[in-house]
Amino acid sequence: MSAEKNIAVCDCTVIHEETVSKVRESMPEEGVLERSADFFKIVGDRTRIRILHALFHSEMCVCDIAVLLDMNQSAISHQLRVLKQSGLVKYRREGKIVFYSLDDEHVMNILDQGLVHVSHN
Amino acid sequence: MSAEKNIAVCDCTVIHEETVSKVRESMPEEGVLERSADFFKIVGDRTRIRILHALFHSEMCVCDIAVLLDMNQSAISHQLRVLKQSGLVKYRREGKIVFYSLDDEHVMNILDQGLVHVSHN
DNA sequence: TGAACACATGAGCAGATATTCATATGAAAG
DNA sequence: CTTTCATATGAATATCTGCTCATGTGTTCA
Repeated sequence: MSAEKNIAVCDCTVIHEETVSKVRESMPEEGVLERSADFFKIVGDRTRIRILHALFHSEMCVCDIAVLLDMNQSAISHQLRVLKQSGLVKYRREGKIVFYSLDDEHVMNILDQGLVHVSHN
Repeated sequence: MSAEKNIAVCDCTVIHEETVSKVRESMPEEGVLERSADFFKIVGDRTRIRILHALFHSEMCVCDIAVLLDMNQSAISHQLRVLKQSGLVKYRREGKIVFYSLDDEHVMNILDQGLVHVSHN
């Protein structure tokens, strides 16, 4: 019975089984939700969000970003790696210098909505 | 001099000082960026994003959410506390039962854009 | 070919965080 | 008043994560 299952999960009885099953059907796929959370997790870091906002205005080399954010080159490089693996930034090589730029313009819309959200309150 | 400062920050010379200063002026305020990152960090968790999507469809009590997400009551309660402190959910009491619901409809727009982002690749 | 420079990367560490367990709070019912 | 039930909360733990340090890679230039 579902009652047993509920007890196994939490100490209390389910009050609204209909609500639970209705909401369960309306929920997005688990895989999509997980990737969505992963995406927001990438953006939910002070260093990475600053890098993205910087690259929105101009492509930059690693050293430039390090100076801009007042952090050392290694830290920036590590975070650029994360952003690159998430498909948010790309790079082009020019001699010794590597220029990074945004790889997904749409992401800035989401970031902007984040700014709006924290601004009007 | 700025050259000294740059050496203190990273081992390399700044290649594009103009780019750096131009981007610096275009960057959003530090406080706003930090709160924005904090907001995305809240949303960037599998459990919390599932709770928010669930509450989008219906208000629910803690026990219902625990059953829906197959997690124990304590874990859900802890996360609801985080969401409440961030102003994303509110609650109303009805006897022993506490019903949680969304406190910021606009947030769902951002969450939906996250779903879109991870869906079309 | 070897020095210099921009960047990448692995290991290690310190701080943050999500969950669990045990227990407290607070309301309703008997 | 005591018990029961839904929820909250503190402590402890295990995992994750971002930074630093040292070093490796790849390119340019002398």
